Amino acid sequence: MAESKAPDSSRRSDRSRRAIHDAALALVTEIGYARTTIEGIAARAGVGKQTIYRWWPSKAAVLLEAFLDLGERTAREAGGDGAEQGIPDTGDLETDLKLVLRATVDEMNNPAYDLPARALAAEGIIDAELGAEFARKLLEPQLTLYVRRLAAGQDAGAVRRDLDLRIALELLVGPVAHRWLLRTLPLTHEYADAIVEYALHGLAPRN
Amino acid sequence: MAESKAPDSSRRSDRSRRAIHDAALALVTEIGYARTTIEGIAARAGVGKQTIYRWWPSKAAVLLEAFLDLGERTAREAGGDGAEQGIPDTGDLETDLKLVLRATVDEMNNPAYDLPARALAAEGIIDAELGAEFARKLLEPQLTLYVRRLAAGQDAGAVRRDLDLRIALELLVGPVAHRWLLRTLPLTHEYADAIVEYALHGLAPRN
Amino acid sequence: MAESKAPDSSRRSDRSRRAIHDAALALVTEIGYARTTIEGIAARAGVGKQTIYRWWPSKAAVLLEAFLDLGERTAREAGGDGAEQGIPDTGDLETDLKLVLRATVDEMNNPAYDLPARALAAEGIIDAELGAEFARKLLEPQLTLYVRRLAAGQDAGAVRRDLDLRIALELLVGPVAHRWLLRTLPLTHEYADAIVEYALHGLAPRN
Amino acid sequence: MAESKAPDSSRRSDRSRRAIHDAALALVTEIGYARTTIEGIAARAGVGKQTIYRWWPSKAAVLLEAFLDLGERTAREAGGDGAEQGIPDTGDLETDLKLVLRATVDEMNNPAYDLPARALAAEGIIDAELGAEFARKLLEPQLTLYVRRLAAGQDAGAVRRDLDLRIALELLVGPVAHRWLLRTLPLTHEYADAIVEYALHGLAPRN
DNA sequence: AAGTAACCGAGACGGTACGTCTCGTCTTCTA
DNA sequence: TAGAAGACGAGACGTACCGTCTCGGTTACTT
Repeated sequence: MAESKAPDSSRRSDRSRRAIHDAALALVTEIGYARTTIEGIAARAGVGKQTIYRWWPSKAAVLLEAFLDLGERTAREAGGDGAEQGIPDTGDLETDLKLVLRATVDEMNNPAYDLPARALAAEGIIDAELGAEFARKLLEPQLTLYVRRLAAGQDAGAVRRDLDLRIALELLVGPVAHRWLLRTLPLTHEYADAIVEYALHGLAPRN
Repeated sequence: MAESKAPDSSRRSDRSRRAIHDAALALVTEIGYARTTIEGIAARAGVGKQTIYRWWPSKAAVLLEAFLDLGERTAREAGGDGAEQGIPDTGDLETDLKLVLRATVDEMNNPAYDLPARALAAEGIIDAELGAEFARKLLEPQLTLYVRRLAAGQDAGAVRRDLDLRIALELLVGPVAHRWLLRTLPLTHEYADAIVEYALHGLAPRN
Repeated sequence: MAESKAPDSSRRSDRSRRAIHDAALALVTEIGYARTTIEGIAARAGVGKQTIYRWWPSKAAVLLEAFLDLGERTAREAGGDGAEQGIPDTGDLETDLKLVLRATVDEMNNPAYDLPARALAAEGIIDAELGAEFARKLLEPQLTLYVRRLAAGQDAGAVRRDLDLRIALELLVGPVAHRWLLRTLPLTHEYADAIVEYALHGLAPRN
Repeated sequence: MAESKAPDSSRRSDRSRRAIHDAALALVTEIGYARTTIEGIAARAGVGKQTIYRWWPSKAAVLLEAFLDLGERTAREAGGDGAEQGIPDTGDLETDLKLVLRATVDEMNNPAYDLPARALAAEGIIDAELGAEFARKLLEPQLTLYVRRLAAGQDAGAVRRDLDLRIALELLVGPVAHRWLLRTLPLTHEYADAIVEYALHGLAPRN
């Protein structure tokens, strides 16, 4: 078996963990992911390199955790009382979807979110293992919210009953991700609106 | 002024260029993009490092060219007589789109295509400059074919006239790219078919 | 004034001290002084690192103490009744000196003595402070015995009266140490004998 | 066999080699051998670390070469016309030996010589391989000069014919090395003189 | 046919960062 | 409160590549 010994996480320094998170995010936004090094993170955080290597397997893993932590902190501040974070249900599916897709577009246009997210997406595209973790921890929770809202739409008669909602949601999210990641054309609110309309009503004319 | 001198491309060795292409593709598929180094490519190609640095600005640029070259070679073999490569037009838009999307899915499931393409996509996601080149040389030519076929669809009455076809196409391509890059669920022919159907007819019921 | 606190030596664990001695000597003979680390000694002794840092200032200091302790234990076993350890005086100076020099040669050829002693000598050569301690605790007691025996030789008419005995003894000990430390040629009984003879009677012919 | 490939010494940079020599000697005299690191030498010499690791197996090897080079340069300056460097032969053995031993004492009291020499001696005492190299390149050439001068002394009737000169020389050199390395008492010209006198005429009275 | 330019394979160079190891300090828990 | 355990900030280790450079050797154009 020869486990090369696991560190005792109960003795872990919270101070260091947070400093490492902050340093990682700051460096990625300031100088970019490629030029961000583990040595640089350690130096910026005022921490020994070994403290990073002890708790994380890679630069990407550090950034992923830091990014998740940032997301939680942001959500806590926004949600205020810790309210349930989800897609609103006003009864009007089209409006609700446009709202969340516009919010997503705004996030993608905010460097503090965009840069780390791109870096993680890119790394996950190459490294299947990290990709799986990225999907599990970041993507799936988001996508589940879409499934839930679309299911409510089915109950309200706004969505066809014979649809696979896991596929349906990708009609909304896929195009936005495509423009975000591949930068073919600008990501705007108008684009978000168009995607919702096209997806809901289809490309073929209604006979 | 100090132009740092441009090499004379008329005296360039084709033999070396090809060997570098082959080495780059082979290494990326064998050991992955991250562990592929310029030194490694040079060694594998039996070439001096300077020969790579003379003609390409980066590892990614080498791979991009190698990948484009591979695509051309493959197309030439497939196309046989050098026929125009595009989306077929049998008059049935749904069938034609399913055909090409299934073909795309097959490519994504072929490691010889998947691995270099992922690497280039990932690099382009982080590096905007390379991303632009990637989009221009690889993506746009493909997407233009979709626009063309959809326009024909409009003429045939199979596609609504009020659509922005640049956006419409992303309803088809975006979801497939999403599954490919983020590996949320498997990319299958059934999935390709479903995307075409959902996109053409929309998620909302036809009352 | 802030003495950085002295540990209370009355509460010191004898068990740990001895375990540390043993571990230090064992590691030095097994893997060599350079690759012996304080962490390694602590682990081998089943002791916390701080227990070493609390009581000793350096790796060399640990080894010096361990080595002195070893010497005492060995002497106690050899001497049996705790008799005075010194150079014998049979009346025949040459024979007596050959005896002790041969014994010294034997020690130098015994790895359990040679390896730690070399390490300490080497460290003392570079670090003057440790060198002084090494000389005071290990060397001087030995050299004093020579002075005493040579003085007896003077009384017996076997040694010139006008000699500085501190220098005289170095004629005997210096060459042996030279061969031991610098490994120019093998250290043998014959060599020890020759040194005694040459030193006593000189290199120049007796006219 | 799998030699892991030897670098091409014909392409070696003399500039770097010299800069490394100088940096090594400077650091050893300024901050001591123990605190001199390969990284420090590289930085001081304005050289990449790999350039050191490419050509030398260890810190000690760098210093040994630097020290030998220093010796040659010094000798070339002193010798002027590149004359044979050796022990003078005025016909008076005692005077000649005192002269060279005094010169040796002077060297040992000169930090620029003393510090690197101590470091090399110490390292060689622990590491047999380096010790052998140290002896071969530095010690033996010196000792050979003594053998030669003593042999001339035999011819002149100043040295007994039945002596092993390799042993005889150690009666002169051993005591000086002893005081130098172990720092028991100060190394002075008077001491050098005494050693020559005692060694030549012996400790026992001439009856 | 000789001269000359520049590309080529090769690899040494000054560097940066890697991931590991050990240092000496500090903190926590146990006896 | 000494001691076992081990996390911590620090920094050197030896390795791997980076991108630049210099070195013959070999083409392929001049003259």
